[in-house]
Amino acid sequence: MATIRSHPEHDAGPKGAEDPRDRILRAAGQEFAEHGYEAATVRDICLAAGVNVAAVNYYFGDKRRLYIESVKHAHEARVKQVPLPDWPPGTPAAQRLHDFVANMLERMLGFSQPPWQVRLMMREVLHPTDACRELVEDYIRPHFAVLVAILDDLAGHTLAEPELRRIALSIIGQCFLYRAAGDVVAMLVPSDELATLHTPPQLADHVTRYALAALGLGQPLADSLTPRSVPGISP
Amino acid sequence: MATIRSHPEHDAGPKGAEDPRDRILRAAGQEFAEHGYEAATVRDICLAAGVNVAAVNYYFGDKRRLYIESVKHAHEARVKQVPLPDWPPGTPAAQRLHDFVANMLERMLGFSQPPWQVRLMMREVLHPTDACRELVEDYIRPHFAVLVAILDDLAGHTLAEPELRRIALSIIGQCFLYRAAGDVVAMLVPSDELATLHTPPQLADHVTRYALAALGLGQPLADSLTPRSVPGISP
DNA sequence: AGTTGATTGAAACGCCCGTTTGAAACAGGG
DNA sequence: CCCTGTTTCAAACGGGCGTTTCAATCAACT
Repeated sequence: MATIRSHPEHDAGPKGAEDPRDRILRAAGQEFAEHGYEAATVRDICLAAGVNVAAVNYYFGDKRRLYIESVKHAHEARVKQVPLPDWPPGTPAAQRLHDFVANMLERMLGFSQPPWQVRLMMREVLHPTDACRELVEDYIRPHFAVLVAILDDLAGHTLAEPELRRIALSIIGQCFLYRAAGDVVAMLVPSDELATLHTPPQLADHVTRYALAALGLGQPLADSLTPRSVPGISP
Repeated sequence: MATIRSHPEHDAGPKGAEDPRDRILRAAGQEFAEHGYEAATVRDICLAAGVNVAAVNYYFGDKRRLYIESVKHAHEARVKQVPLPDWPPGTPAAQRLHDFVANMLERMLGFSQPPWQVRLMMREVLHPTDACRELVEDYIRPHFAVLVAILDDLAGHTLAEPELRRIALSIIGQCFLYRAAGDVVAMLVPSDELATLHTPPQLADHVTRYALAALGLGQPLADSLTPRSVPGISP
């Protein structure tokens, strides 16, 4: 009773896509990403995967365990798809920052291949469940560390770690907004402007320039009337 | 049949809190905020409100309309609770920016009174439903316009509207991250650092300084070795 | 007191959910 | 060929959901 088949005997069959287990996993990921855990139904998942409803119980035990497995599955697939850039030694920190931001935006907004996997992971970030801690440790924290290191180089090692972390979060927040609240952003910005200025490459430029200017490197975004001093009332 | 009582005859009874309609509205807001639309149940809402299950149908028609009404209700209450600062004419733009950011963080992270209302509205932002457009037009867009105006003043009216909007979104994104992905932030940052540096006032300072520095006003965050030029490899 | 219309209450309806069942279909080795 | 263990299937189970019903209760006016 309740002996779940994790992988019968042949871990990687000759035609992996034919494995019912994988089909269920992929279908589940899409359904969970689209509707969330509660609203997604086992019946719809099995319909999409082309298997009987009993299959999810046979292979995974129950809905909850299927969910956790599908999150892990999506996470692993995503890491393989969009790896961090591998900079040759000596790459300027400013360029590494730009690459990092462009990479993060590409991964979040999925311009090249817009997959359900990111949406599924985003759900975990917004409303953490059991699968979240693993996600943070394996996936998010290493990326965060890379960004902090870049900023440390940029600042010439003059800033303390907490300050670096705050700046890193500021950068991540700017990208995160477009992913999580993209619909609202689209309502606030004229649609033509959205199509030209709020694309991943344009955003990468903007976020990078913003950060460099804030750090005192590169051009300030505005060469105002009273530079380098807090403006009072204009005379 | 199906004649919904919007407000029988006495719009504002002597003891408003006793009105079953208001009790349902408040209970529904909390349940929806906590569990989301799908997972929240009419039975639980009525239990919390101390009314019969039939009451929601009597007063609102069905669950969907109750949800929309509760979002509007929360939205209106929130606007009254935390209004935008009313600056006397001549207030420096830098201070207005700081006040605006502090106000937004206060409203989002709810340090003073942490209510369910923000969580409910946040759900709408992340996964828009029918109630979202109204929320944007009545609540978000005016705030956005104020921020853009402040930035316009700060930049000495040298920047175009699209650029101002991008900077505004950058500022909002930084605040938004802490609200929407606060759990993950808490995993990435040491807990003592979180308690001291990532509070609303501290964050307001940081975001404001970041923005001012980026605009070329105020001190850069880092006085690096090679200020005002893109750094290459450190010698 | 009697009548009327607005509210409340307990119970039920029909539906869809996750899960289980038990037998049929399949594969491979004797 | 039968036996054996794995995988699939249609059907059903129990439960919780949103919603409806209809009688009981209440408040106010005649």
